[in-house]
Parts: sequence; structure tokens; C-alpha cells
Amino acid sequence: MKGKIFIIEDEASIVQLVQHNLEKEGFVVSSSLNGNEGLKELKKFEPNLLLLDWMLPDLSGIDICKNIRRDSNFKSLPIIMLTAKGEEEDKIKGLESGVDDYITKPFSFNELSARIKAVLRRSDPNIVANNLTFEDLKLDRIEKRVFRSDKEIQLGPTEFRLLEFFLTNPKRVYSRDQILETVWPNNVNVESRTIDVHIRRLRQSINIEGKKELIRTVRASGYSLI
Amino acid sequence: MKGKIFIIEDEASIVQLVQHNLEKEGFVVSSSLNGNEGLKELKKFEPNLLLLDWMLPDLSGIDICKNIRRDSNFKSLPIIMLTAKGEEEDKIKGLESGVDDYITKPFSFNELSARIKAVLRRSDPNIVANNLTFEDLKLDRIEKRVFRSDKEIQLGPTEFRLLEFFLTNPKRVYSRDQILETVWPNNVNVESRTIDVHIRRLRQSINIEGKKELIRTVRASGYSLI
DNA sequence: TCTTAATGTTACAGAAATATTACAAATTAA
DNA sequence: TTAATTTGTAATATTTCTGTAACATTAAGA
Repeated sequence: MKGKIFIIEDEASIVQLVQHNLEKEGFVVSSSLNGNEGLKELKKFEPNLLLLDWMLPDLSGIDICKNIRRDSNFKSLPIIMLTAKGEEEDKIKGLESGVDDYITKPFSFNELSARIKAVLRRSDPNIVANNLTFEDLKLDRIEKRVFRSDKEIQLGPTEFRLLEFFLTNPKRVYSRDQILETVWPNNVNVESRTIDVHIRRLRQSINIEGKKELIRTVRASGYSLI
Repeated sequence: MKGKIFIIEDEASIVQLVQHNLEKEGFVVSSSLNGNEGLKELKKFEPNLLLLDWMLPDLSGIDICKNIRRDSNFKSLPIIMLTAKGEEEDKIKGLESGVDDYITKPFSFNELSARIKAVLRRSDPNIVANNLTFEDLKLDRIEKRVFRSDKEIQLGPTEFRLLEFFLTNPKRVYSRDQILETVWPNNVNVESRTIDVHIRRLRQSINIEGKKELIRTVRASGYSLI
């Protein structure tokens, strides 16, 4: 079950793109191109999350934000702010305007989607999948814990992300490049062979008590979760 | 379900040929004969892949490429570059202009089609068929697995590619040269007889438990999948 | 049947890909 | 700050794959 998202943003092209893609992901989406109306519609729509432009023709994003926070029904509505580059990100960040996250335009939809899910995961865990499982492997994204056959496993941050990645698409083979792109922070340059080492570390951690190997090496192609 | 492909290429005859054939394969295709307009239309069209001419009357392919890579919404749009022979292929190859693949004119539609699918398979796996079957043989391109009568078969990389190749056109006889060209990485020189050995290895792997031979030798011509 | 060209089979050495280990630098926790 | 953990890489070990050559077998025409 997916949630409802409301967008207040005056650039129609952005709204269109984001709305379309979010709907494709199963969210129910509604939007408004200006602040005052948006505020009203939003309260009727009762979304699980709001995407809010920082600079609007009528009301500023921060005013909307304050308005929302004053309304007891929406006090805890998660808000992700959309800001243009240079629009004093620091202020937004520092100024605790009650924003849950913000993203700088231009952004890729994937990045936005990831942030939306991250925020929803905290605020409204039922909307977003928080547990990934495969066979006797379980990963809890909220608590950041991993279990194999109900026995907890300790993983470093990178191994955690790596396993999380494999769990989103079990059985599928990923090349080292694909793994790098997705698991490592953008623009980080790491040797492709480095992945082998992390695979080894992950293997070592999750293959407890002689249980069966869960990571498959596919020569010349990459790795997969069995 | 097939995806959307956009073409920017000034030779109308090429556009026509490619567009027509791609549509026949089920793709939704749109095109433009020049760079600047193409760039605009492309962004409206939101394709899953772009075929881009290297030499255009107004903008060079590489400029378009850069423009696209700067636009966060299209940063990861797969691009296949179309180049005339002699147009410094090396540069395109080396110069990491963010191109996913390139093909030299004149090309056969089949070759283009194969490359398009290969690229889409990485970027957008749901668009392309990922399973090849023939009789009781099954090959899964995503999981990189091969089955005969539901029993998994272990193949080395080359044998996998070889079988994949045969499965795209069962019953058709391929000469050793054709096999070499398609299955082996470009510019690799291998003895033609080497194929015999790989055929043997493939045969040995897929003919389990006395099941019937699936690879046919056509004397003086080559091999085929029955 | 003999001859010959084409294909099948085998074994093996070198190449290529992956696994493993150790370690120093970077990061985080105490 | 110091200690502990985590990371990336390089060096080394191990495994698996590849291509080829040498020899065996088969098919087809003379």
C-alpha cells in the first residue's frame, strides 16, 4: 500500500515529471501551482508527504511551512523542500523550519524518490517497505539490522548498503559497475576490484554456521544474491 | 511491453529505415532531423533510449550528448551514437562522452537492434525480453542461468554467449565466421577451429542425461540449434 | 574402397578472473 | 586525544576459462 503525496511547485514541467513518475511508482499524487490554493487543497487531500517549492510566486515556501506546522492536523506532515541551487541551502538546513529534508534543483527523479522513501520510512513506516527478506535473510531498514535465521548479524555501513542493494533484486546479476553506481555515493572513485573485497566481507558475515552461500559469483558478469 | 526510442539523425533515409523497423519490433519511435529541435522534442518525448548521429548539420552529437548529461532528468538516458566509418571511432570510444555504445555506418538493422536491446537490458530491463527458450532449453539473461528440462546447467562465459546467440535464431545455420563476429568481442583474433572446441564444450554441457542433441553440425556451412 | 577434407576429441599451457590477505589511511567512537 | 572500526588498494594465491595443437573420426566423392 502506497501513500499520498502533494506537490506545491510553480514550474509546471517539474510537477508533471515528478507527478507522473510518482504515480508510476504507485503513489496517489495531487498538486498545485501556487501557494495559497495549494495550502487549501492540501488540507482537503490529506497527503502523507508534501513536496514544497522554496520560491513560489505568492507565498514563500517557508510561510507555507509555518502555516502547516501551526495546524494541529498537519503538524507532523513530512515536508521535502525543493530549492534552486544557490537559494541559501544553509539557511534551510540550519533554520529549523520544520522541514524533513530538502533537495536541490535540478535533481534526478531517482534521487527524489529515494529521499521521499527515506522520509516516509521514518514518518509512516507502513507506506514504504522497510523489511527486505530473502530466504532466511532479513534486513530492517529502519533499525538498520540484519538477521540470518533470526540470528543478528553485524555489518559495516558499506556491507549493509551492499546487501540492501542485492535484496532489492534477488537473483539478478549485477556487474561491478552497476554495483558501484548504486551502492557507492555518487562521484566516488573506487577501484572496481574493491567490490570483490566487500563481497568477501559480506559473505563472511552472512554465511554463519556453515549455512549455504547466498552470494553467487557469475564469472565475467558480476554477483547476485543466489 | 516495449519502450520509447528517439532518433536524431539528418539522413532521412536512415531515419526512415530504422524507425520503420523499430516500430515493427514494437518500439514507440520519434525522430528529428536536426540537433537543436531534436533536443527539445526529445525532452518532451521522454524516451528510454536515444540514437544519435555523431555529425549533424547544426549541433555536433557530442554537444547534444553533453547537454543531455547536464539535464538531471536525462542524466542516465542511454545513448547509442551513430558514426560514419573513419569518424575517429577511437575518440568516441576513449573520450568518455557518456555514450553507452556506438555503431558504425553503414550498419545492418539487426546489428543495431541487438545493440539497442543490449543497452536497454542494462538500463531498463523490463522493456526487453530477458528469457530465451527453445524446446526444453531456457536461458535467463538477467539471472545468467541456463536450464535444460528445468535442471540448471553450468556454463562458462563464452559458452553462455554462444548459446545465447544460437537461441536468438534457432534452426538457423551460422558459419564459423558469423559466430566469431557476433559471439566474440570485437577485434579479437581467434582460430576458426576454436569454435569447434567451444561447440563441443557447449554440447557436452547441455546434453545431459542422454537427452537429444540440440546442436546440429551442417557440414561445410556451420552449426545451428537443431 | 581409398582419399581427402571437414569435423570431433583431448590435453595442456597460458591467460584472465576472482579470492584472499595484509596493511595503511580515513573515519568514527570512546 | 586515543582506540576501534571501517575502507580502499595492492600484492599474492587460487580458480576457472581459453585457445591451440595434435591426433582421431567421419562423411562424401572418385
